[in-house]
Amino acid sequence: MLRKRVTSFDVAEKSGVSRTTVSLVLNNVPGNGISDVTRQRVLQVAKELNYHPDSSGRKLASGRSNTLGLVLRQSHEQVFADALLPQVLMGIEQAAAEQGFQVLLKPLEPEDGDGYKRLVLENHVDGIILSGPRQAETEIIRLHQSGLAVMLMGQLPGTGLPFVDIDAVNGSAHAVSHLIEHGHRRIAMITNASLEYTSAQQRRLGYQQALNEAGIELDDSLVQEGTYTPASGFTAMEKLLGISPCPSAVFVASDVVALGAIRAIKQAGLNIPQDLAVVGFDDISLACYYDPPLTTVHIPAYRLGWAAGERLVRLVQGETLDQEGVLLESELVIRNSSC
Amino acid sequence: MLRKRVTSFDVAEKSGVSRTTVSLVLNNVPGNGISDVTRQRVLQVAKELNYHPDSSGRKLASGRSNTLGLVLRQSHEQVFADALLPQVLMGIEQAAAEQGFQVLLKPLEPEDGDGYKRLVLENHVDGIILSGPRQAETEIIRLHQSGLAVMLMGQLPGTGLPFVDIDAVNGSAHAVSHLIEHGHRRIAMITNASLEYTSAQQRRLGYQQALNEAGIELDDSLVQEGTYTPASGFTAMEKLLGISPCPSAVFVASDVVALGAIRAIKQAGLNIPQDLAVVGFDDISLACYYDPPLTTVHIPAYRLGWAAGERLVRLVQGETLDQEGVLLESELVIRNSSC
DNA sequence: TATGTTTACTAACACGTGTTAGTAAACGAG
DNA sequence: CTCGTTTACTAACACGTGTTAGTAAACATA
Repeated sequence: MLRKRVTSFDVAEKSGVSRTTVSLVLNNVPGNGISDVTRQRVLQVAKELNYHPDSSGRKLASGRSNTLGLVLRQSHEQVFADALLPQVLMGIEQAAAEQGFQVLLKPLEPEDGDGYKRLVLENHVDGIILSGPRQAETEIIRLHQSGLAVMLMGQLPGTGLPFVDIDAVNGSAHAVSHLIEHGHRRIAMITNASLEYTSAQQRRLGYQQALNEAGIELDDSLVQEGTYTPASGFTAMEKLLGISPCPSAVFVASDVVALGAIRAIKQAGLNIPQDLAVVGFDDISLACYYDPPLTTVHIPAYRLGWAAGERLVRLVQGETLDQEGVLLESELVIRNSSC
Repeated sequence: MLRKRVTSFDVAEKSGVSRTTVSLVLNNVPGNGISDVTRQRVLQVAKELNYHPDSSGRKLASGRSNTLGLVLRQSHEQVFADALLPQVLMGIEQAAAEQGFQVLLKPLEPEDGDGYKRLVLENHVDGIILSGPRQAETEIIRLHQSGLAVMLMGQLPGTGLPFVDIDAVNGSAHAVSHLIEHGHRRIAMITNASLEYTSAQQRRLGYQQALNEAGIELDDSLVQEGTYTPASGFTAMEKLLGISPCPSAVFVASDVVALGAIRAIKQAGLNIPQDLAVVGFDDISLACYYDPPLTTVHIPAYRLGWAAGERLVRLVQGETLDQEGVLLESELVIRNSSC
């Protein structure tokens, strides 16, 4: 049997003060003149009794749950394939924990439109991190407008929602520029996901920008859609290899997808990077152990999660953020697959 | 501004009944004779007002938070490298959600001994899933004895704690037997983690059993310790390659670690599997895209998480489980790296 | 000494729910 | 008509906290 709960009343009684005083002391409320003697006594007794305030009582009284909801908007398939999710998770949790916040996990199938409304309506969380927003995310906008603290991981341009993201446009542009610098002109691309996801759009946009800048015309047939998985990379690459003239390089907007593409390239009897250069995106921890080691765009996944958590906590605490969104820089890591 | 909360009082007023009745109707409490007319009216009004009971009020009154705590006991490094974590997470969450439970995430650095006590003391969770228990896990035993619902992912033999795990011993044994069947006698092993973790011990035990069964003497110098990362697999394999006579096969108890080992083997100019056969463990989604595709032991990560969640929920609800623990079967997937 | 002011507290309410014990009305049996 | 029983509800308490308004004593000021 669990021992009876120790309440603030117990602490008050044993300290010989009122429950109010106990609350004031333990929450360090300034302005109320509590004498040092009493303060120390209360703290002492609280420690002795191993008192821990009950979260529900606290939440009920204060209206704050000190909990963030992490809503994963990606399909389950995509979550399974997300090699960086652990880093992101840890980042969020650490940032939250630093301010005494908990993290509640809520994965949602895409079709489950407003499945996270319950989190808010039943008051489980003070704020929501929405990871992987898609184009038509109307509910979150409404929640934001009605005053809920919201933080996007990813972007929803034009909505004015606070966000944290990586600078995927520039990251992709660098990757493609790198290929151009090495003499490639016919550069294919495989997306990381359906273009319904903003992250896929951005990476494509960077690809386009780099080509533009170099005066290379965009050839739509060279852009194939991947869907998170190596398998999708494999089939996408097969299609690209069927095109003639064959591209001399391919930018795959996801390392995981790239692994499938590499398989297809090898299977066609081509050498990387001599016959076909490959650049990935994400820099998952396995990327430098690929064969050949993969040139890719490193993204600071832990810091991304951390920033999302930290900024959301500040919103919940009533601060206003200096800037609407934060873009973390990505960095091209050159290994052997591209030169 | 957020609209004022809709409370059960509002529903009661508008329905022309008492708050008690509202509660009885919405919670489907049997035995209290609520007329069908009233029942329908209350349900109707509740829907109209978009009433959602406040979780803290509910928790305070009922003593139940309907929340499970997921405590990750692994080091952050290890979590980062855990390619199956997403599957496990999703499994837990789905099982929990089916019974209306939430999942709270709590990663802990190993040195942070009782960091999860707060979850319990402050009553955030009704039960705890402890992932990656290590040998000296005294606090969780005390919590279990004091009546808290606890579920291990992994095992702590001899403690009597409920658990869910994969049958790693048999899985490893199969993997090694497979190598023996293909004529290998000198088989090395690289562990997935420090032997402080029970999961590492089990995999090693399976290796040992398979050798025993085949009458092959265990050579301790052929067992090297890996630590979750490809890098550790690389150095471990380098050591093994320095031994003469060189082993003809290696069982790496983690696919991620195996990727590093493969790198070392290739770098030494050896061919897989002709010169050296490799079998991994985990069957991460990338394994079949390794070069060569990796023979490995598949573990049902999603189902593992699901089982943990489902069984813990049942414990929380006061059921007693038919068996202390559940071992999910793993399955050898034969690809090209071993034959 | 009368009058503010500061110090050190506390009584009482509010938060939103679940649940036990009890009641008034309707009903049926004798 | 009286008495027990069922029906359909409700009043009131409990859960554990944060916080506002208020008080009594000590102290300083004129």
